[in-house]
Amino acid sequence: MKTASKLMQRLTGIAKVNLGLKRKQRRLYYEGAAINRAIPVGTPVRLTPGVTRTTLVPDADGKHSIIRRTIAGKEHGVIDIVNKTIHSLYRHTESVYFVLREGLIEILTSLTALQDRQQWQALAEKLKRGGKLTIASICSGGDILTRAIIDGLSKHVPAQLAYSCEADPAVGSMAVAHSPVWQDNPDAICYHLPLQQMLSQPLPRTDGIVASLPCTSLSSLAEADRRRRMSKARQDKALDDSASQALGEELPALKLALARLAQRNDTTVLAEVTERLERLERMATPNTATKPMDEVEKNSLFMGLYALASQSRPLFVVLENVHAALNDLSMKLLITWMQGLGYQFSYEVRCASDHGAMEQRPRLAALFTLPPISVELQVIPTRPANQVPLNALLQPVPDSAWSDMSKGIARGEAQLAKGNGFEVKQLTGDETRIGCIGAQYWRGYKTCVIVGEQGHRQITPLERARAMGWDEADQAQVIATIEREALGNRDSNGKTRRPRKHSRAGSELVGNAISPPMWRDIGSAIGAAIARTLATFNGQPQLSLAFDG
DNA sequence: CTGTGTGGAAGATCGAATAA
DNA sequence: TTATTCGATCTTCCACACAG
Repeated sequence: MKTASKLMQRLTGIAKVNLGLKRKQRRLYYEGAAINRAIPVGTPVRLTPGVTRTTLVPDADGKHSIIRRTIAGKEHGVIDIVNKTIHSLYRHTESVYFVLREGLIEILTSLTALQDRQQWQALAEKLKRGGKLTIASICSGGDILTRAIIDGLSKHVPAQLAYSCEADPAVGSMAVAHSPVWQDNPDAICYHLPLQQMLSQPLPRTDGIVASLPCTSLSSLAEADRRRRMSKARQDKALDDSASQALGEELPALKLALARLAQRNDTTVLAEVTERLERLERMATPNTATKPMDEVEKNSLFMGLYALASQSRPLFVVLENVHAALNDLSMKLLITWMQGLGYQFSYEVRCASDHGAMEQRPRLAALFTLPPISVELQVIPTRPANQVPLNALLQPVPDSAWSDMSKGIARGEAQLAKGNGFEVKQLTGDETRIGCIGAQYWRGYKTCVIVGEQGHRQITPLERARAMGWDEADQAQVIATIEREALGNRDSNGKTRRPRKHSRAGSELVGNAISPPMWRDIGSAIGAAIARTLATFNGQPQLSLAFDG
């Protein structure tokens, strides 16, 4: 009967209202003439609170009333409620809907907000039962990054790896064999599949995603940009602009397609949208022929990550990349779409040397978090500069490792003078900061070498790893790689690769990897933010709240 | 047991900023 | 110009302690 009478109450208005703070508590505030049409000004009302539905109905004994307010001779109603009950119900809710009916005002929470709240409660209960925060690792290669993040998180909230997606079986199985994140958690799954294919599988929901999308294409984008600037090729820029404009016009359509994708989990839509995006990207980047990585593949990864995030709705997504990624169209779109899902975006470009390591190559840390977690990467404190010189990290090498590289160095310097190359870093061993550039960049014009009495030699993979701040367990992966490479192996197509010089193989692994100290600090900041929010839920788990310094 | 003072919580009010 | 939102302050209510 009650339902029937409620249906009879004519709808007079709906308003989405953001919930602010007052006296450090959630404020349920709404004001306007629309209230008069539902319940007349001055009427005493009864408040019935509820997570999903709070109601206000006229009641002579009600504790509240529709507050009278007159502005410019016009009178309208005000609802302003701030108390403990409202705070505990809505502390994690960003906004509510005021549904105004004749004789009844309903305050409803959005479905997404309810789902988020449910997710937090489930997490709080899981941790209370001894469970851990689950993390998915996407394209993280040797899982050095994942391990660093999980270690950082674990300072505040216990965390573990749930699954990893690494398309290259050789890299993936090496991580499984040697990375402690796998030893700590033997139940984790390693998918040797491209991200797009993996999405068609039933995937476990995770609380966080750590992704290190391949940066080769983005690096070359930055390099191409630099060359264009130097050669003053204005045509390219004009093309860029027209493509950006075209992209802007297509954006709504692409968004719609993605919304459909999220609803139906439809892989054909993904393909369709990806194809479209890829075409636009081609227009924006005139010299695609020089790019080592297929644009379709790269875009699919960004789209795939978005699709994964919209399905799984993790509390956070951490992205590691080169700083040029911020200028990449796929990245810009990803940021827009993630914000559309309700994520907050924060980024910071830092060197590991800001966190006590020797490595000083700048890296981009991009972070998406779901409110109420908020992490500003900029405010993560730095650590004192590294004082240990390179000499202290060097390992004994056979005499054969030394050679005369002066020719290559001269060629490099000539290239640099022309504005084409990179600086050849000649190290003495006294340096406390170096940039560990990967060996594959060695084309006679960019790398770093040690200059000694016996001539020159490249930094060994193990030395690079130490300079990066890898610990013993991480270093074991380098050794394993060297052994694997020295024996020869099969690539992802099953073709046998020729054994490579061991310095090359390991240097590739380390030079392109990350420096753990910086990412541990980032993980720790995220963990602290999660712990703070968890502590506000019922059952108050015993978690550390202090920021790790 | 009752009256009274008191501090904190929370409701009511209002000016001003902001967005449309 | 007008409606809406935000921040601050004023006012009221209530639980509690304590004296008579």
